[in-house]
Amino acid sequence: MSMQCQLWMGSLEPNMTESFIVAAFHRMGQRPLTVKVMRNKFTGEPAGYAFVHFQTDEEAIDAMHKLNGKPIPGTFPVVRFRLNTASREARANMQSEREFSVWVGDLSSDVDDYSLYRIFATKYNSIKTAKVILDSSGYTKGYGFVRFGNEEEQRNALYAMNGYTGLGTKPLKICTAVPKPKSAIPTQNQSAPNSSAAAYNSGTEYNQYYDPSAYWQNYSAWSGYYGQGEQAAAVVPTTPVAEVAAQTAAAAAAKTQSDELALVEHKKCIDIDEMNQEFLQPELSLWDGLESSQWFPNEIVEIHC
DNA sequence: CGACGGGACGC
DNA sequence: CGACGGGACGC
Repeated sequence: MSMQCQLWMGSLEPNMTESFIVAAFHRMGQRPLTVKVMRNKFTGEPAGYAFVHFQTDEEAIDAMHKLNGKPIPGTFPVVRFRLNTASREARANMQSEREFSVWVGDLSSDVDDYSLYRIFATKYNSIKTAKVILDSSGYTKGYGFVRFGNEEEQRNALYAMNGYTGLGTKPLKICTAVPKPKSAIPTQNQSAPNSSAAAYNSGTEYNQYYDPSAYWQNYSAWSGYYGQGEQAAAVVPTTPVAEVAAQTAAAAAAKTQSDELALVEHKKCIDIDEMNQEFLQPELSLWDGLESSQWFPNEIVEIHC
């Protein structure tokens, strides 16, 4: 994923200057090179987002996973880092680059983007990003998405990481994920940006804060991640998976039909236990079996156009 | 005709 | 259980 060493940063308030944002990253232990706050082309008003440049893609990705969802230092009421990969090229290539992602459920409240990322990164080197979905108050919704660079790792993670223990307090639940459409339907209830922006003009400038602290250095202390996560990652539960040997040509036909109908059903997970009761056979890879038999359960067939 | 792949500044 | 707030490229 080439992303030109930069992140997109949203949820900016009009009084957040470039120097304030740089300082906020510094206080969180990150070293962005530059920040460019984008402005409305015509009015010159801050557009509410910025591009944050780093020396390398790795630094940018690292900062994204470590800071996304965390409070921005110096904001009150709290505003949280809202970070994403960004680049002209990435946007241009979005359509051509297929994305292979899994939905991860049963995340306990202590799981953040970074710990989720690290757990998967120990096993899957094509991993691109990991994201825990938070509500408006910054609390986890208990699920997230992990994106891979190739289908093999995505499929492998579907069963290898299902039921995984060692991240948070609950066994992970893994399902196929349908990538969110890049350009969603434009919201029709777009309120006038000026009115909301004016409400923030309270005279408070977020620009005088610069207090490099050991925030990130303490991450391991408060996250309880280091050590425990790495150790657990090495112990991959050998969940028995179903052998799928006796599938029919009719099922393969059903897959093709589903493709053509472009049905998308992303709310169902593979139920390994149920499958195991049907096909009792440990040791064999579910997906290898599925692939060789050309059979796919309808629930997990999805289409990428 | 027919939908790829080239191209990439530096603040 | 659950499916990514929305906002995305200036000069």
